[in-house]
Amino acid sequence: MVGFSQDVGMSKRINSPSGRPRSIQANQAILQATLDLLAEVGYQSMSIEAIASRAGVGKTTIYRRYTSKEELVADAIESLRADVAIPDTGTFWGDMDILIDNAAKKILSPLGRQTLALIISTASSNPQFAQVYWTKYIMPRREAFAQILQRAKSRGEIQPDADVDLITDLVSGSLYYALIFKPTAEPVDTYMHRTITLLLRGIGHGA
Amino acid sequence: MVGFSQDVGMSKRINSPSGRPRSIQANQAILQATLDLLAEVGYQSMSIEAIASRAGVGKTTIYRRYTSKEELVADAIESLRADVAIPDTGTFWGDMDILIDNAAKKILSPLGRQTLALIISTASSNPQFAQVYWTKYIMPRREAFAQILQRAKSRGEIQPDADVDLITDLVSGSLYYALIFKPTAEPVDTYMHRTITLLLRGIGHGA
Amino acid sequence: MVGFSQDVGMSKRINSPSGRPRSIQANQAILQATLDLLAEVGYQSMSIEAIASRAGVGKTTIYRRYTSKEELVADAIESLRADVAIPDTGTFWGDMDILIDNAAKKILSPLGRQTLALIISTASSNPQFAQVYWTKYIMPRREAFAQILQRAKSRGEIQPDADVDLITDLVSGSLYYALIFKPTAEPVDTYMHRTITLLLRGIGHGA
Amino acid sequence: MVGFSQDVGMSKRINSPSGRPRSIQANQAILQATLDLLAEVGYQSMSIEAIASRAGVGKTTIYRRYTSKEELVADAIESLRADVAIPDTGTFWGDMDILIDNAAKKILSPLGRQTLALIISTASSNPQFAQVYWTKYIMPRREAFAQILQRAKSRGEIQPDADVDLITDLVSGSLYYALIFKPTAEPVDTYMHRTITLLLRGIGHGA
DNA sequence: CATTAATCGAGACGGTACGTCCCGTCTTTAA
DNA sequence: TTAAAGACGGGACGTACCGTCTCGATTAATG
Repeated sequence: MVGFSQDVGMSKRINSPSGRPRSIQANQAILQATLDLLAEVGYQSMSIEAIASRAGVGKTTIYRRYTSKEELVADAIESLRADVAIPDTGTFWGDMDILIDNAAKKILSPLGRQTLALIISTASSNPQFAQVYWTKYIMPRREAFAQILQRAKSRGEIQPDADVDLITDLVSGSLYYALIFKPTAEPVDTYMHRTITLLLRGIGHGA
Repeated sequence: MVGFSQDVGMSKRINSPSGRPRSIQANQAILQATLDLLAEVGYQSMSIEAIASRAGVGKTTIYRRYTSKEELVADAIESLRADVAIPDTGTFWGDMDILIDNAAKKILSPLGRQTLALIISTASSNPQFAQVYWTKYIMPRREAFAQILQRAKSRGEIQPDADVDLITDLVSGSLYYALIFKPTAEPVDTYMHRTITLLLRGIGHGA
Repeated sequence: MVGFSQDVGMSKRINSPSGRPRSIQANQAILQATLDLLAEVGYQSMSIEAIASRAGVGKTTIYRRYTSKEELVADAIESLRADVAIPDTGTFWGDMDILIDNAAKKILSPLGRQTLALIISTASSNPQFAQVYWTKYIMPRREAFAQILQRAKSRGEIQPDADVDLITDLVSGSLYYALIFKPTAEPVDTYMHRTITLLLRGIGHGA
Repeated sequence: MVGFSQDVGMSKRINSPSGRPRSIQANQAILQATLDLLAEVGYQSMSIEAIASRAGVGKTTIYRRYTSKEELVADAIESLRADVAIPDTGTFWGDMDILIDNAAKKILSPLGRQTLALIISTASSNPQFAQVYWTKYIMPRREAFAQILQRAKSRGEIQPDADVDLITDLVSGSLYYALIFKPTAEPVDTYMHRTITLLLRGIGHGA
C-alpha cells in the first residue's frame, strides 16, 4: 500500500483500538474486485461504486481504507506476487531470451495490458504514485537484467566498464517504446533481439 | 482531423452538401478552448461542457463534430503546427544538442506535459488513435534525427551500415523512458548525452 | 387560422407580393402531419421537429407560418370539417339521443381525446387560444342544442321562458365533467339521460 | 403521496429498511419549492432542475422520490391542507353563497389557477392521476355540497327524492365549465346563482 | 427573357432541460 | 468502532428540441 504500515510482527500490540476491527475479508474482496475490474474495463472506466458492489462491500468501507482510486489500484497491484525468476542458462542470449519472453507474456494478459496503460498514463502526472510501480514492477526486472549483465561481464561477453544502469534504461526504454508505438510488425522478442545486437556492437566509427 | 479527407484534387467541388455549413469560427474556437483547457487542467479533468462554455459554443456544436473527447483532443493537437527545424551545425554532437534541447523545451511547457501524458496514456489502449500522434509528433522528429544520423554517416562519424530506424527507436525510447520514470536526477540533456555516448561505443566485447 | 385573413374573394388581387409564393402543398402537409401526431402522441409530446420531419418540410417553413405550437395546432384543428348535423326527429328525446351519441363518438376517437385534452389543458392558461375551440367545436354544438331546445319549447315540452343559454351551459358542463372525471361507471349516454331528466323536473320544492 | 402507505397502525415499526433514511427536510423543501414554482411560472414552464436548485437539493434527491413531474406536483398539491369548512347558516342560499365564494377565492390565487389548469390538463390524459385530485380537491367540496343539499331537503327546500350525486355533478360541472370557458362576463357567483335557480325550478313543462 | 426576391429543403447555430451515472460524504441499524 | 446500506448535494454526461440562422436551389411575377 502507498503509505500504510500496520505494525505487524511485534509480539504485543501497542495500540489496540477499541471497537470492531476492520474486516480482512473485506480487504481481500476489495482488492480482488479491483483487479477483476481493472482487467475487464480498464482503469478509467472503473468506478468505486462498481468495485464496492462487486466486492459486496459498502462504499464507505473502501473510502475508509483508500483516499483515491489511484491508491486503491496501487494497493491491488502491489498485492499481486511479482516473482521475477532470474534465469541462468550460462549464456547472455540464453538468459535474455527467457527474460524478454517473460516480460512479453506478462503484458499480453488483460491485466498486464491495463496495468501498463495505467503505469504509463499516470506516471507523468502522478510521480509519487509511479514510484509504486517502479518498485513493484520495474525494479525486479531491472535487477534481474543487471545480474544477467553482470554475469555476462564476468564471462567477458560485455565490456567490463559498461554502465549497467544506462544499458538497462536503454533496453527498458526500447521495450516500452516498442510496446506503446509498435514501430515494426515483427514480434517483440525478435525486435528486442535486433536492438540488443545493435547495442552490443555500438554504432560509433571506432567500433 | 482524424479520419476525414474531403474533396482532394478536384478543382470544382463535387458534392455541395445541403444545409447550413459548419462554422469555421466555431471550429477554431473549440480547438483553441480545448488546447487552453488541456494545458490548464489536463486531459482527465477537462469537461466537454467547460470546453463549450469557454469557446462560447453549444455542447451540440462540439458533439456534432466529435464523438469523443479523444477525437476532439486529437484534432486540437493535430491543428498545432509541429515545425521541427532540422539543425545542421556540421557535427553530430552539435546537431544532437539542438534537437534534444528543442524536444526538452517542447515538453517543459504545460501543453507539452499534458500532451505527452495524453499520448502515453491513450497510446496503448487506443492504437489507431496513437497513430495520429505518431504521424504528427514523432515522425517529424524521427525524420530530423534520421537526417542527422545520415549526415553523421557521410562524415564517417557513424558506421555506414548502422540501422538508422533501430537507432532512432533506441534513442526515442530512452528519451521517453527518462521522461516518464526519471531514472536519474540529472537534467535530461546530460542524461541523453551519456546515453548516446554509450550507444556510439557499444557495449559488446569487440568494441 | 388565428389571425390570418388572406384576401380571398376580391376579383383583383391588391397586393401580389413579389418572390416565390408559399407552397400550398407544404401548408397541407404540415397540417396533416400535425393532426397525425396530435392523435398519435398528444399535444405535449409533439415536437415541431417531428412535425417538420413527418411533413417532409423544413422547420423554417413551419415557423414562417406559425409563431407557436398552439397556433399551429389551432389551425390544424380548425382545418377539420366540423359538421354538426342538427337532428329533427320530432321529439326532444329523439333529437337529444342523436346529439349526445354524435358528441360521444367524436370524443372516443384518438384525435378527439387529444383535442379535448388540449382544449381543457390550454383553455385556462391561454384564453384567446381557447376561443378558437369555442368557435369551432363548441358553438356549432351549442347552436344545434339551442335549436333542439327551441323546437321543444314550441312543442310545449320545455318551459317557454327557460334560459336556453344557461341550460346549454348546464348540459355542456355536465357532459365535460363526466368526460373528465367519470363520476359513474355507466355509459355516457345513459348518464346524460339521467342528467337531463333531472334538469327537466327541477329539484325545487314547488316542482 | 400517490401510492405509498407505510406502517399504519402498528405501534412498533415492522421493517426498518437499511441505509440512511430519506431526509424529511429535503421532502419539505422539495414540496415547497414545487408549490412556489407552480404558482410562479406554471406547470409547463417548471423544470425539475429549477425545483432542485430552489429547494437547495440535488436533482437525484428528487428523482429518487418521484419518477415524473406529474407525480411530484401531485404530491406537492396533496401536501396542502384542503380544509373545506361546511357552512351552516340555516338556509340553502346562505350556505351556497359561502361555498361558492370559498371556491372562487381558492381559484383566484395564483396557485389555485395553476392547480386548476393542471387538474384539468392531466385529468383526461392520466386518469389514475386524476384520482388524486378527485380525492383531495373535489370530494371534500362534494361532501360539503351534499350535506348542504341534505339539510335543504330536511327543511323542505329541496325535493325529498332528488338525486344528490347527480345534482352535485351538474353544479360542479357547471362551475368548471364557467371557469374554463367563461361563457358570460358576469362574476362567477352571480352566474352560479342563476344556474342553481334554474336547476331548482326545472325546465320541464310540468314544473 | 433575364432579374429579382421570397420561399423551399436542409441542417448548423447557441441554448435549456432532460434523466442517468458517479463522485465523496453522511447517517442509519446491526454486529 | 466498523460494517452494509443507501441517501445526500453536486457535476458532467450525451440526447432531444427549442427557435434562429445560413446555405444553394426553386419558383413566380416583374422589368
